[in-house]
Amino acid sequence: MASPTIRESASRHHAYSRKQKSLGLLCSNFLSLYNRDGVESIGLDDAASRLGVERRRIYDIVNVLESVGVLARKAKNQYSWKGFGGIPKALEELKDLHFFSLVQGSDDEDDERFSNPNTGSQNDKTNASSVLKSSASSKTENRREKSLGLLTQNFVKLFICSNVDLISLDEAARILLGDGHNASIMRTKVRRLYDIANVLSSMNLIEKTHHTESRKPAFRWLGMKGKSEKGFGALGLNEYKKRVFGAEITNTTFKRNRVDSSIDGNIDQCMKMQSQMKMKHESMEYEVDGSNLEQDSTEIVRNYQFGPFAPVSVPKVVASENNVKRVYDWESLASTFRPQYHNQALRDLFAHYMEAWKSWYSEVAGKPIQQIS
DNA sequence: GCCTCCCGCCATAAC
DNA sequence: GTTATGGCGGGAGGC
Repeated sequence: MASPTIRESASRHHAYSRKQKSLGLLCSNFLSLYNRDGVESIGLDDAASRLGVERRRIYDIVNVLESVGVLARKAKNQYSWKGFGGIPKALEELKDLHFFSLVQGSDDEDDERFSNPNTGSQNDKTNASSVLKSSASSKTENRREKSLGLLTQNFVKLFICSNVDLISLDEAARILLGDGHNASIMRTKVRRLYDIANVLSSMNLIEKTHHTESRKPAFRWLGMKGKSEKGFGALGLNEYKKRVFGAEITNTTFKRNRVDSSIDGNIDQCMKMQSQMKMKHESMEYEVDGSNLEQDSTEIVRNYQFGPFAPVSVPKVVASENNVKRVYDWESLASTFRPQYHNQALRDLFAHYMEAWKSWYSEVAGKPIQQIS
């Protein structure tokens, strides 16, 4: 498919440097160009010509940036610049919408809304209202479900909605796709994750590292740690050298014919469990100490921190010695909400969830779960 | 030899 | 019809 002629000729005549053409570097340059005061609108043609690349590459970058709230699509060819300050809101909305959808109802609609948080909408063609009309064709749906933006959001959710510290791209692909996909599908998904990881790395939202034991390449979520609104991204070459690319990958898709709806399904299952546990938790609090309810989930969401598995939706209730009736039956809670995962990756993720919940709750309660119960 | 990921074809959506 | 968008996977750079 790729035209060997161009590449061959380039490498034959001059030093063709792959690194100089990388998506991550391009993203850094893009951010250097636009991450400054006074920038409000970005034209794709303008960006492409100023960066000296074809439009196709700009689409890759803006799709990722849009999905994390840095850009918002205004019109054909036009994006508005939100900046890094848009990221927290975008991530909050990811979680917020998910919680909303859990309360409101149908999974299918949930996923639609969830897939299109108001981060500027994936595209005008797939904004929330149009999606909710459920009039989109299955082809449109199919295409959207495979979009780079949606995949970016799901990849980010792996970090912010669980306590996984490191994840390799093949692990991510496996979780997002579920088991039972052939090597080709996995490979394609991994390719896309490489693209996404490169962009997110150049923004310093994630960093490449290695699993301590296996030494396999993996990514760690950095989020907003120590970053000011303009304090990251546009890293420059030195910093850029440190960027990392993902680990193994194994993900692919059938050729334009299959709906891999399992992506959202798997992640959402985890998130729903979190939300359900939150509600269960709240109801327990209600039973015991109604005063704690003053802190509603909206406020909690506002207090969101970008660390792994920050239980954003859970009231910051500190255990009181007087709350003797409080039930800390985590095992039964877990069994109540334990999803029926069919692959090991999801089971592992679930286990991570449970441990993180226990650990977090012990922390706020001031004593280990075992002692409390 | 395998991991990484650039590149551009071409299907689809938007106009 | 034309143009904009972006999924996709071949295959080459890089280690």
